[in-house]
Amino acid sequence: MVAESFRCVGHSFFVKSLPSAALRTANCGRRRSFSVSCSNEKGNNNMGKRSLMWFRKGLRLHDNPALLRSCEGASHVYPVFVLDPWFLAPDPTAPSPGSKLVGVNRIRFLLQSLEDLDENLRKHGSRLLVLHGNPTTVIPELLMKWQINELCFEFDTEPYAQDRDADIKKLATKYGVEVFSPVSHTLFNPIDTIRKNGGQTPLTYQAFLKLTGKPPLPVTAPLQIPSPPEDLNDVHVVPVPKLEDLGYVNLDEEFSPHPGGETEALRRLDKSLVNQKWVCDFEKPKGNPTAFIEPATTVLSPYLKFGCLSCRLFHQRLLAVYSQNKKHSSPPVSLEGQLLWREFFYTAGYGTPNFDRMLGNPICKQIPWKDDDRLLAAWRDGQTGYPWIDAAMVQLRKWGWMHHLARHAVACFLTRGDMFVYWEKGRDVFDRLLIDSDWAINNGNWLWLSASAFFHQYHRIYSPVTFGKKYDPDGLYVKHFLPVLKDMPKYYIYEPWTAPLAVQKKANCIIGVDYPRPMAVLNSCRPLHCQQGMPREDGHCLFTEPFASSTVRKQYDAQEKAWC
DNA sequence: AGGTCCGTTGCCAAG
DNA sequence: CCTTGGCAACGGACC
Repeated sequence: MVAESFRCVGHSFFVKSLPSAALRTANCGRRRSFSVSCSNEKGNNNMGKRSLMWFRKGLRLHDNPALLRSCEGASHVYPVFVLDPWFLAPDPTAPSPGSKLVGVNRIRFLLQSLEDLDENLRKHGSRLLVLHGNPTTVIPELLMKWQINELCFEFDTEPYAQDRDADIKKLATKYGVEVFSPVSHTLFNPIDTIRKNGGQTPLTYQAFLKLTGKPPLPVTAPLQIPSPPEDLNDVHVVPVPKLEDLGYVNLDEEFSPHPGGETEALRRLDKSLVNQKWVCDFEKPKGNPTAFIEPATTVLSPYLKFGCLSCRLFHQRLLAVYSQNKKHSSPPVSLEGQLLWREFFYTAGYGTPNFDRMLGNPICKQIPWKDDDRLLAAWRDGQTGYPWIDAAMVQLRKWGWMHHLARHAVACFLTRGDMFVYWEKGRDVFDRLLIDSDWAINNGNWLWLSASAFFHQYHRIYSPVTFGKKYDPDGLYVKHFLPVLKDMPKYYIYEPWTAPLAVQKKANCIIGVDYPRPMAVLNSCRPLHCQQGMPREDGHCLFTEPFASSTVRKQYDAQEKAWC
């Protein structure tokens, strides 16, 4: 029975993923003899268990209960990461470098994290075993090939992961492999939280807070990690690849300044917490979205996303800082509050059917959004003609990161604020480009910003002109990410179409030639004081010219005289 | 049950 | 420079 299933799965694995290995194995006839001797009975070699530690997220040694368990009483631990071409293969037709689903910045972040994980494993006498392929095929193959007794991986609540893991768990159980899959990506298990709430998914932050107690403490890192054996039984393992190895060549884009890895995550955590006053005063809504040399937040999100940093360690370290200070901010705005927002969206995402769609999503307002690829492309490519919006979108493409409030501004602009395009389209762009892209949090925030769920104050619109200006009146952020506007006087930087032609010429930036005119948009929900154009019968309002308030206009007129 | 409260992060103008 | 009030296509939780 075991031999049968091995043969069957083995065939597809070798033929589809590793043809050379398949040939080798077939030629020397080892597959047959191996399958006969294959057994998953413990003690088949008079030693401890053979554990496969499957890394997906949770790319760390600290606070990693799955890794810890795999090491307990093991003779060999096989630390594995499977690089799936579905996510990683270059897509030359994509609008920016990367695969169909993942931008090059996040791929790079992942590879750096794997490299760091490998280094940290090597410090413990082990190493990371990297394979290419579809994990649903590869992992069961490895279980058989290496006669694994125990499969350990971190519990993952995303729908894609739930399906994948259910399949693998089923096969593992069939093979007699014990599966250990602890919760360590989140502070709480969403299943427990929902059960605590009588089976109802909490849909407000406050309701969620009432359900949370003290999160579990981090577990210790393993003191020693039993190494995998030298002989990997013909399994083709590769070193952690570089971007070029995956087919990403001739990249001249500006790269994300945030490198991946557990080591960097812990360094950044220390750096973020060293200023206790900053930690205790932290209030997210007061942050400056245009600060980019020194961001206004911790930028720990990508490390949490990949699990380079444990949220439980972060939480514990935060509480330690709070306990040493009389006064500190509180949820929802505090740093602890940010971690709990993450938990909130994980819980809502787990408990809501079709959380990532409008249709079939019971908490999502059904809105007749526009399916306009021209608007979407202009937004995605930073070509809307609104410098604040475009600069943020360029930062997203180049760095894979932008401040939370910049995300709000551009998400509002694409959906209810200006373009009235499907939030799912914007979600896809974020999901591909953000280095901290996280299924539950990303979808939750797009539901929020499009006023589809959680939040419903339609008339609260971020102005594409004044919101950025409030934080950065000189336009340094805009000028950095949109160098075409670098010589535009600051008085026109947020509304360059209002600059007189003489000014545009002097700045080497003719609006409509060097930088686009602001897009005419269909708008259904801009507050009255911002509206221009003729309201239509369906309540939408067609914009042909952007708006500018009268006081802003007067200010420009005055500055224009002074400047020319 | 329907009224009231209130919700992580708006904008503008007036004082 | 603040803060404040008005705006009003909101809706879930709670009493």
